[in-house]
Amino acid sequence: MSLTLQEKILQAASELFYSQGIRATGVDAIAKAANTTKMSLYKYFPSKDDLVIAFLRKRDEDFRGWFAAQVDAKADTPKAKLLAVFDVIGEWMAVPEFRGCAFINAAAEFSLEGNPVHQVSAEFYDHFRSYIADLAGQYGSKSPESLALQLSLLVEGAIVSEQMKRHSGAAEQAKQAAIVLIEGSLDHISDTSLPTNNSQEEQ
Amino acid sequence: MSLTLQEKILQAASELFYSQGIRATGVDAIAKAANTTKMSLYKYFPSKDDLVIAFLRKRDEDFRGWFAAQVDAKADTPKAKLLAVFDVIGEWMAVPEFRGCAFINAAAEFSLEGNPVHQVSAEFYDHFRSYIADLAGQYGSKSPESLALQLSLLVEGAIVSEQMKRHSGAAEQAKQAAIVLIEGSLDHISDTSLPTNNSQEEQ
DNA sequence: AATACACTATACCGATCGGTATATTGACAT
DNA sequence: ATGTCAATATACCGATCGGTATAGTGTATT
Repeated sequence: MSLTLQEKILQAASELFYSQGIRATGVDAIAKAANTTKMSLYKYFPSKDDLVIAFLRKRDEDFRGWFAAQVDAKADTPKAKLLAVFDVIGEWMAVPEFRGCAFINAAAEFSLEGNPVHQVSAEFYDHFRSYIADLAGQYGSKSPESLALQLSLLVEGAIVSEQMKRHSGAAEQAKQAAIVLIEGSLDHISDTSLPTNNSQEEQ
Repeated sequence: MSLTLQEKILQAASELFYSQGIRATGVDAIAKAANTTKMSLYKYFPSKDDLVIAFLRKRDEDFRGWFAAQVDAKADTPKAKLLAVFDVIGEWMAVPEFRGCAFINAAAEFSLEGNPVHQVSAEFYDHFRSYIADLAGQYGSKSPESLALQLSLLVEGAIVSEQMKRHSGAAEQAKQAAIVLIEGSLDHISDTSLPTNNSQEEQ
């Protein structure tokens, strides 16, 4: 509580942008939801575009911090954390307010790659992929970047799938797939098409 | 050529909806792009919503037909077709007009699950998943539904990833992951965490 | 020649869009 | 008491939104 007026405006805007979409949300509605007026809104955010960018930047910060904390709370080892990623995603998807990924949605609404909204959204997944790649490297993946991209695809796919149809088990299936990919990505396995039969003793 | 006026309107609307987004496209712009007037547009499509639904339904039909034909042209066996899916996706992504998946984008713009636009979009991925599940069954997957959902997640993830950042290799990595999942999904492999060391001789 | 009909042209409707101008309120500092 | 400054209230701007009303044009059928 005790939020700055600027923070209250940003918070109201964020909830509306996420739940209804950016283009579908007017500045009048935002001012009303924040219990203020358009004049104050335009004092802190000179244009709707600025407000949208602020929304995405804050969401980027908040989400990444929250996500890493959730993963850390669930698992200790790199491998366990890679798997915990999918548990956290699964729990996030289960909340009734879930409307997919704000960045994917924003990039869909502002489809040109040069658009600032699109760019900020793309940065989020760069950060996310780096986070996964870091875990994959600690885990001992023979190709952390490849594994990270593959796991990111599963995460993004699960989010989109769950957005289109709730409770279709996307997160669980993503985790099952992730298990196979993670197991198969260990350093000492040289070729995915010719499995050498050893696994084990990483914790 | 020689399109009905109704078809010309739908085609113009489809291109604008896909390239710019649905909410971002006004009916005036559609009428102008189709070289006609709003009066004619509203004769064939009583509301913009009707036009949007018509766009999605036609795209559903066209895309699925085109996609299956592309896959069939690339591969003969079920396994090869499952892999060819990712080649076709990769080629589709490479065309400069690519702006992601029209259904994912539409579902993002109309986020409520009850919304007709959202529902039609969700149906597309039901159909797509069924198509993959059919191939997975023919291939001999021990769980065609699970494999189909997992591969669908990779496809959707690749599309979204490529939409956010072009030429990031999403389709190739999705295919690499798919190879591992498909190989690991054969009937005679009983437990993903304890690999039995046989593979091979399916073509 | 007359009727019918698909289509065009254009002006309009009320509502909402993003954004601004102006005047007022209220608390706090000097 | 006076000035400062954050915030409100409200009315307005031109543009665009989805959608409609009305009149006119061209062509084919009878």
